[in-house]
Formats: sequence, structure tokens, C-alpha cells
Amino acid sequence: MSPDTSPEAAREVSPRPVETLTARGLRTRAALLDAARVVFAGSGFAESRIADISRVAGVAHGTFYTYFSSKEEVLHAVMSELQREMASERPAHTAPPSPAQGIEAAHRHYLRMYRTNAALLATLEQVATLSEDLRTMRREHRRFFVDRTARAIQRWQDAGLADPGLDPTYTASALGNMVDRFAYVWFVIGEEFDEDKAVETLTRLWVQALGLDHEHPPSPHRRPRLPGRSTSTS
Amino acid sequence: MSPDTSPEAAREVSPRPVETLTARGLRTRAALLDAARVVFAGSGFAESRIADISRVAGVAHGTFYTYFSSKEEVLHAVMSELQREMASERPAHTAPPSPAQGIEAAHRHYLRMYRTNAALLATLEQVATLSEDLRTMRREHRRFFVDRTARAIQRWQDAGLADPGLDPTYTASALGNMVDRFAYVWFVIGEEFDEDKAVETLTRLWVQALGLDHEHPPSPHRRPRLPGRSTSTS
Amino acid sequence: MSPDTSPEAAREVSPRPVETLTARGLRTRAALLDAARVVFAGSGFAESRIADISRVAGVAHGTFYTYFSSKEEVLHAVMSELQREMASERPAHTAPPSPAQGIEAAHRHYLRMYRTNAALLATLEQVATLSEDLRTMRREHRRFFVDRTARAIQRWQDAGLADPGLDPTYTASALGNMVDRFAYVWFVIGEEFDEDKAVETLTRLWVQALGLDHEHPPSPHRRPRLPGRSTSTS
Amino acid sequence: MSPDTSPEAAREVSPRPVETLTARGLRTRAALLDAARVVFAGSGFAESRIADISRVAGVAHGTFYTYFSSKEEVLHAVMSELQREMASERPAHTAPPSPAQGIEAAHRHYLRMYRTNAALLATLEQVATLSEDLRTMRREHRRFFVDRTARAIQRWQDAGLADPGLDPTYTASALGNMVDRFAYVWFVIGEEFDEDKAVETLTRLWVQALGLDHEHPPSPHRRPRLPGRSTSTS
DNA sequence: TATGAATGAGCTTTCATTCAT
DNA sequence: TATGAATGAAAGCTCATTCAT
Repeated sequence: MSPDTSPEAAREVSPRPVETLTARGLRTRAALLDAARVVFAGSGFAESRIADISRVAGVAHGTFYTYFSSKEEVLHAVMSELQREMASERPAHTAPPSPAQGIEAAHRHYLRMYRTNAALLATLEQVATLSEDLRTMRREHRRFFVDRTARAIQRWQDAGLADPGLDPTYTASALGNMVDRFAYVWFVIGEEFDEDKAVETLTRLWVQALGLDHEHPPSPHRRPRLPGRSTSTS
Repeated sequence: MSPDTSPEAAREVSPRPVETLTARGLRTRAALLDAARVVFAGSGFAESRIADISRVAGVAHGTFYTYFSSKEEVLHAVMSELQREMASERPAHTAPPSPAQGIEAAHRHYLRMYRTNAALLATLEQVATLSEDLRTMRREHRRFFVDRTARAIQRWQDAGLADPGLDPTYTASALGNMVDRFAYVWFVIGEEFDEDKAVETLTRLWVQALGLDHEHPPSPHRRPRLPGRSTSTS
Repeated sequence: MSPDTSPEAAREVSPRPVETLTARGLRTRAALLDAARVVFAGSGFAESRIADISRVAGVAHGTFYTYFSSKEEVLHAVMSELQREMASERPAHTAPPSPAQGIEAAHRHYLRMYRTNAALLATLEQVATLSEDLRTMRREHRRFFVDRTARAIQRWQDAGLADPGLDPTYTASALGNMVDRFAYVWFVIGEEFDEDKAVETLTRLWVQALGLDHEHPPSPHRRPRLPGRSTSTS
Repeated sequence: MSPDTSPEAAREVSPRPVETLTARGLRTRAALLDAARVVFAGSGFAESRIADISRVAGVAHGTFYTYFSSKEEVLHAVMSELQREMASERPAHTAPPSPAQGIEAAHRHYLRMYRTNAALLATLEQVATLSEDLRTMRREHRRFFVDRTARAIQRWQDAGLADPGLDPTYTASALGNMVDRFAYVWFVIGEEFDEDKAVETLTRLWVQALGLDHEHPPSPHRRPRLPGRSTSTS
């Protein structure tokens, strides 16, 4: 094993790295992580107590510190896990018949996923600005989704299906925000909406905003990227 | 649950109603309110201390309680004030030549306003779910903007300028979120954008999503698809 | 009053500066300082609890932090006070008839003073190396006594009373240590001694070591500073 | 009072007597003892953690308790070892030509030895008063050195080399302290000295204090003043 | 009204020690 | 013997709120 026996190493970070944990340790850590998720979702970050997390996990108060060195650290771990889950869930495995139908399916899936995790996502919203660390995590998570959408928009533009005058990244960011925020207002702030109507409206807005509802023949003289309105108004 | 997170607590009347204050009292109260705004913007809600607010206001610690009965109460007062300011600011003084230009001006104005108040708006985001009281305040504030936009959409639809198949309220909510969230991601989360390009993209997305870029002859057989207002009002 | 109302100043050190305290505050601070002295003397530093100090002072636990920000800080204050007392106590106001008699009086006084404060001085010993801060305080306090003794030695040398071959500073340091340490071994470690005999021995050792028991005529050819033994051995 | 500061606790037998250990066990115990020495020297007693000692020794945290029943117990073991080493080191192999030269050699050796072990000796100073047990150990260790010096003084007195008016024990204690404390102030408190000058000054002070620099004819009428040994033994 | 000292519940964190494997 | 996870008593410290002046 040959650990670091130098006196300088005497002061080390308390929580043992995850890779060095025994099976029992991994089980306890998982229990704490699950408990933290439940507690954060139920009380928000500020009102959550380490004592609550330990109690829900069924371990002694001190055991918490065997695995995490602070409330911030579990929070980080919980949120990483949540975002990993959100990123890995894939709504459809078969290619949708049309962009519009794919968008509709994605919207429905996103809204349902949001509703399921609403309490925890509300907490994520609360803490997004608490530390630079979390802000960075948030930015990177967003970028994952934005990039995915931006690539789709690019593909549609290349295929002559979407308005080529839109910047894919700005557009993906804006339209993504629209759906994400709609879900937040609905499930967290408590505005009331009807699912079918919400999906329908959001989809129609995307389709029309992207110009997916009519063709965009690749005209040889490149049209100005922005803000070129339709020719009829000029 | 801690004693003062219940919605009733925040609704409690101030130690002394504002109307009964002397001129000196009003001045002190205003100083505290300003100080709270600065401190909340600088530290967020959880990290702000009554002691900080008092010190910044230049009054003794105990004086705070002459005007507010709790931290929640100042928060409420600060946020009310902010939302009142945001609602009263009017961007354009002359009627815009076209909906698209009006939208563009509104977007630019909103983004600039957001940038100015970013820190406080970030705090508002943090606390939105802290109490039912704040959640309600948030809902009502949103409704003010959404209704204003919904009325505009309705007008454009009635004038044959906008897609009549869109529900004005759902649409106003979704498009409003898009801009609000874009500003948040930019000024709070720290994504980087260019103002002109942002305004252009957001405007183009609104215009195309609403179908403001082509005509919508009032064909009676298409109107009923979505629960828009009854045709008799136009 | 015009305090610092800038937001940057919001985060300030907790304990209000002593000069700004009211009479009541000064009283409480003094009570805490006295209590700390008692508790440190009784339990040593490591075993003393803030709770003990507060209880002995008759104030609430939190009140401690109104005046000191940590156990280290009171310790520092207590030790400063002790050293100030030790430095200001003057044994004799009349010039002693001879150096030897002055030394004897000083020794007796030092031993009695040590016995009185033995418990607290034992604590001082314990903590001397706890922080650079305390180590510095210790060094400076020592220097005060060493310098005083060194000046006396210098005077005696100039008057032809003491061995001119001794470096006043090294000598003062060494002889001072001898007495200080004798007291420590006696009153703290628990070795048993008789006061008269102790004073007599220490004084005789000083007198002979310094050569105060015979004359040192200022020979025109400066004798080698060190280690020149008596001429009889060469 | 806390459970383990009583003298009995430190006297408790180790979980398993050293004699019954296997070769492997002896090796582990030695590793822990060495580690404790390093950690105590580096962090002092209060700031040293069993976890640190175990880590530096390269064994699991729990293994510590196979060999020692508490932190106090290792401390005791470490300090015993240190004092055994200090007592067994013999500076000179050949008889010194004169008392003065012997004293000088002893002083130089002592100062160097102190410098080498300064950190651990500083810790010893810190803990000297922590328990009656340690205070006793300290007293006995001191007595060993004091007795050795006292015997030398006695011999010099009997040979007519040293002032017969000095009590050998008091004198040995006082002069021993002088050197020991000088080293402490130098290597622990951080006062700055030059080795040659220090050795010279300390030696000169001893020599003159003891009167080794001139003869002391055994005049029978002066001898009885202090309780030196009875003249019949010489 | 204003002041600033006092309060103490509440939470976090540490770490010596135990114990199942 | 060795391991490393679990325990929980003990402190430390914070800060919203109260209160005497």
C-alpha cells in the first residue's frame, strides 16, 4: 500500500477519495447522497441541516464528515448527479418523422422530467449563484444542452429547413431558455398551465421562429446573416 | 421548520406603520431600505446580516427593528420596490413605426435594465421559492408583464399581423421567459454575448414565432383552432 | 458619528474596538478578562472552555464573542495584562546599599511574585510556542527584563565593580533565565526548596559570576573580552 | 475534568504488554512511536491527531489502539524515550584537563543536542504540566542531571577547587537551569545568539559562580555554613 | 427614536475511541 | 493483527432578536 508517510502529508483532506472506499463505505456514501437529495428538495439549501441529511440516511451525525467536508460539497455532488441524469436521459431512440415532431416530443419529455425533479431543480436555481464553483457547473451543464440544440439547428439550416439567418448558438440558447423557464414558472413558481396546450404552443413557437414551416432554398448570393426580414416588407 | 419562514410572518405589519413615521423616521427607514438593497445585491439573502444592513445604513443594530420586524420583511420591501420600479419604467415615448421595431426597442431596454440590476435580480431568483409570500409576489409581478405582452399579441392578431393560432397568454409567457432568461444567463450565470447580436436574434425569433413577418388574413375557418378570444370583440 | 457606510466595509471584525465601548461594555469586558485569567490559571489553555470563562464572568455564552473573537484572543489579552503587571511592579524605591543587596532583594521579590502567579505563568509556558504571535510577545517581554539587567551590568562594569570581560546582554539573558527557571521548577514542576536558601544561593551565584565580590580596576591595556581566565592560571 | 487527564489514565497498561508482541507487532509499535515523535515535534501535543500519527506510521487509524490506549500514553512513551536518549548520551570520552574545559565541552554538547531536538523539547515544555504523571517524569529526569552536576560540584569543593559555601544541590539546579533555559530561549523562543559566544559566556559564568577560578583552601571554620556533606567523607 | 450590549438557540465541525470484518 | 467505517460527545461560533438606557 505504501501511503505517504512524510510529516508534511500529515494534514490531508478529510474525506477519503471515492475510489479508495470499501463496499460498505460506498453504500453509506450513496445513502447520504440520496438523503441529501431528499432533504435539499424538501427544504432548499439554506434550510437544510447536516443533521437532517444524516438522520434521513440513518447514520450518525459525524459519519457525514467521513464522506463530505461540508454542506456545499454534498450540494455539489447532488447537483452533479442530477445534471448527469438529465444529460443522459434520451427521450426517443428512433429518428422522428419531422423536425417539428422531434421538437414536440423533446418538449413534452423535458416538461415531464422537470415536473418530476421540480423541487430539486428549484434548489438548483436557488444556489446557482452561491459560489463560483456552482456557477461554473451550471454554465457547463447549460452548454451541453445548448450545443446539442445548436447542432440540430445547424443541420436544419444546412438542409434548407431552417432560417439560415439565425445564429445557431444564440438561437439555441434563447429557445432553450424559453422551454426551461416555462417549466420553472409552471412547476416552481406555481403558474397554471395545461400540458397539451403548453407543448403545442412551445412547439409552434420553435417551428415558426426557426422557419421550419417553410423552405429556405440555398440562394447562391448569401443573404445577410441578420436581421434581414422577409423580402415582402422591404 | 424555523419560526419565520411561514408566509404569515413576512406579512406581519412593521413595528410601526409607515404612515405614522416622523420625517426623521422616514429618513432612517429609507436609509435602511437602501442599505438592504446594497447588501442583498452584494451578498445574497442568506449571507446578508442585519448587522451589515444597519452598518451600511449608518444606524445602530437595534434601530433596524424600529422599522422592520425581520430580515424577511426588509427583503419583501426591497423586492416590492424593485418590481415597482421595473413596472413603471417606460422605454418608448413615441409609438414605434412597426411591431418589430417596438419589440426590438423593448428587448434592448429590458436587457440594459437587467444588466443594471443584475445582482439584485439574482437575489430575487434565489429567494423566489423561500416563502409562499414571495412566490405570490413573484407570480403577480410576472403576470403584469405577461398581461401587457398578451394584450399586444392580441392586438396584432386582431390587426391581422400575428399568427391567430397562438394563445396570447401562453405565448406571452413563453416569449417573455425567453428574454428574461436570456438576460439571466448572460448577466448572472456569466455566459458571454454581444448586445447587438442578442437583440437582433431575440427580435427575429419573436417576429418569426409570432408570424409578424407576413400577413394573416382573417379567414374565419382557421381562427377557432386555439382558444383565442372570441371573434366578436374585433 | 458618520460610520463607514460603504458596502465594502460591511464585513468588519466582530469585536468592537475597546475605545468605542460604553462603561457597561468595559465592565463586561473586564469581567471576562478576569474570568479568563482564573480559568486559564486553573485549567491551562487547552482544557479551558469558552463556556467556562463566560460562566465565571456571569454572562451568556454569546457575550464572550462581543469582546473577543476566539480563545486565542483572550489568551493574548490576559498574557499582555500579566506581563504589563510584571513589568510595572517595582520592588524597591530606595537605592540599595550595594549591588549584592539589590540583587538579593530583586530575587526575593521575583520568586514571591512568581509564586503568586505560578498557575498563570505555567499556562504562559504552555502556550509560548502555540503561535508566532505569542512567541513574539514572549520575546519582547523577555527583552524588557534582559535589557534592564544588561544596563545594570554595564553600569557595574563601568564602575569597576563587575567583570568587564562579560557581554552584558548574553550575561543578563543567562542569569535572568537562571532565576526565572528556578522559580518555574520550584512552583510549577514541584521541586521543593527553602526560600531563604534559594535567595541566598541565587544571589551568591550572581555576585560571583559577575565578579561583584572583588574589584576590577580599569587596566589601561584592555584585557581580552573573553574568555580570559584569571592571570594566576596562565 | 475530562476522563483521561488523570494520572492513572496515563499509567494504564498498553492494550498488550510490549513483551508479548511478535516481531511484526514490535515493528508496527516502533513505527507508531517514531511517527508520534515526528508529529508531536511538528504540531505540538494539542494539535497532533491520532489520525496523523497513524498516517505517518503507515498503518490504519484503528491499529494505533492495538499498541497504545490513548494519546497521553504515546506522549508518555515518546517523552520517556527522549529523556532516556538525553541521559545516555555521553559527550566526552577522555577526562577533561580541567573543570573549566569539561564544563565548556558539556555546554557545547548540550546546546547542540538541544538544537537537534528543539521541536520535541518545545513540546515537552508544553505538556510538562498537563498531568501529574508527566510532571513527575519531568522531575525525575531533572533530578538525574542535577544529581550528576551536584556530585561534580561536591567533588570540586572537596578538592578545594570550588567555593565550599555553595549548596551543591541548589547550585546544580540553578546553574543547570541557566543552560537549559538559555537553549530554550535560543532555539524555541527564537532569540538569536552566536554559539561560540554563548558557550564562552555560560562557561565563564559557571566558572566564576563556582569560584573555580581561584583556590579555596579547606579552612575548617568556614565549611559548616551551608549543609554541604559532612567533612568526614572527603 | 436611537443605541449598543446581552442573550441563547441552533448549527457546524472535530476527533478520540470503538467495533465488525 | 490490521483495517477503515461508525460513533457521538463536546466545543466552537453565529446572529436574529430583545431590552435597558
